[in-house]
Amino acid sequence: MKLNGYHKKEKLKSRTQLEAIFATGKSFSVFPVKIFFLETDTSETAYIKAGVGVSARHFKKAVHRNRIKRLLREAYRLEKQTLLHQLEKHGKKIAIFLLYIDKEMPDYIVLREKMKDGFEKLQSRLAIQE
RNA sequence: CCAUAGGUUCGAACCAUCGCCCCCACAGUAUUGCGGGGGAGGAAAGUCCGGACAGCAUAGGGCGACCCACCGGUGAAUAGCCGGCCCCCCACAGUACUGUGGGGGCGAGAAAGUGCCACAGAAAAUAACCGUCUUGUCUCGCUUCAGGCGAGAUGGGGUAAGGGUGAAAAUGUGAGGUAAGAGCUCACGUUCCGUUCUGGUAACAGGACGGAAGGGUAAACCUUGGGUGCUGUAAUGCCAUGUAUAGGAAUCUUUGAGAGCGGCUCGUUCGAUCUCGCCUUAGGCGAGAGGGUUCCAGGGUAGGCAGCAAGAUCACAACAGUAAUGUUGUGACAAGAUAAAUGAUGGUGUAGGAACAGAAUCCGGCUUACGAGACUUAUGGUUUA
RNA sequence: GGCCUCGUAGCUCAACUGAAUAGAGCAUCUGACUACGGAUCAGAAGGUUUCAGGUUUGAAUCCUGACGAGGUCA
Repeated sequence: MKLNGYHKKEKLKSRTQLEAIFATGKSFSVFPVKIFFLETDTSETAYIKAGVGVSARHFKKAVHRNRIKRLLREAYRLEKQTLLHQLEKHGKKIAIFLLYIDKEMPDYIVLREKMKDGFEKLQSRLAIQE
């Protein structure tokens, strides 16, 4: 599998899993982004299953929502390496959902730094639960 | 040359790195690797119209509801498009009123009927009221032989000239006519209806003859003519998963209900055997309960495939047509996702970091949003000849 | 993806169908009452009726098109 890819199998697609992550999963926010996460079965195909989302209430134009989701995916794709290694080392599998909560269009560089911070925080949260 | 408004056209390109979706081939073999190819719009938007396609419904006819409305053409079809007619507005020339250019028009019927027309005004559609003319009676005044004249009140008749308003007042101006008046008559006009002639496929335009003068409003009800089954690709079809029970109906069964396991419409192992009535030696017959199957009702599951990308398709050329458009020929195949694919970074570069904006069954229109350049039309300004 | 409803004063609503003065309550301001404030009383201000065009003598109302807000089905 490609190192920095974001393939179809890595996407969070199932409707039941999405409902589960919002109902029973935990969350924290790194300001423009709120991260939902949940440990999943070890029978899953990928170590991380990830999804992205934007509120249609804050961004009425589909072009702006697409732009934000693309930037979120790009930042996730390029910053997920250390998180993935830690998960492989501990044999855990998770599902995460990245929700954009700001009302203004994001800047890519800031978003990527925030994503890095967010994943470090996520590693510490998961390490506490061990 | 500049500015504004409308229309047509286009909706930047290239390189490197990291990535996404689909298809094809090979290896491999059920998931990846490598290679090749393709990957948002003129509006994909609004959902305002029209269709294709699918399911359901459907003897025939009528009523109702909704929609459309100058004429001809075009097209699968429309409320679209093209051309023409008529009306309105603006500008210019010219100033009786015509011509040219541009823009707009939900543009059938108001002499089928009903309703409405505030305020003002006599009156908003019956022509009533004031007025005016004429005449009868009564009263008063003047004059006087009977009588006459004038004023007022009231009754009958004629008339619709005039009546400050208003968006709109019963055909405009002039003449005749009359007791007073009036299209009552005449001349020049206006509008409409009928017949007819000419031009035009037609709407319509022009002329002749005869008649009429009926205010507006149908984006008020309505009338006339024409049209319309309903629901929508999350439609619909197939596969997989899974049918508990507490229901209803039909039918079958009572040597096999039920339970466990597995590869779960099946196989295998274990294995219970109800109640009542009649006949009666064992036992048999009938009914009920229970159980099975099918259908209805109802609950659950949220996965896959088809629909789903070759079509009223697109590009170019020729021909027909004023044009919309059509015909023929040649060439092309041009996104197909399903938490939903086109991105990020750097550089060259430009209009100086490009506006409006992201396919979701597919087409044809309409409307709205928007960037720069080019072309073109109209108006205004400046300069030169 | 389809369908429906609604935009009126700072806020909540009338007046729309059936056309001619845009009105009510709360809030705001001024005055009175009170030692002061509240309550109460009197008065005032506040509207391009979301926008544009059309029909009409006349449009919040009727027609058309935009813009915005909300709801609903699966």
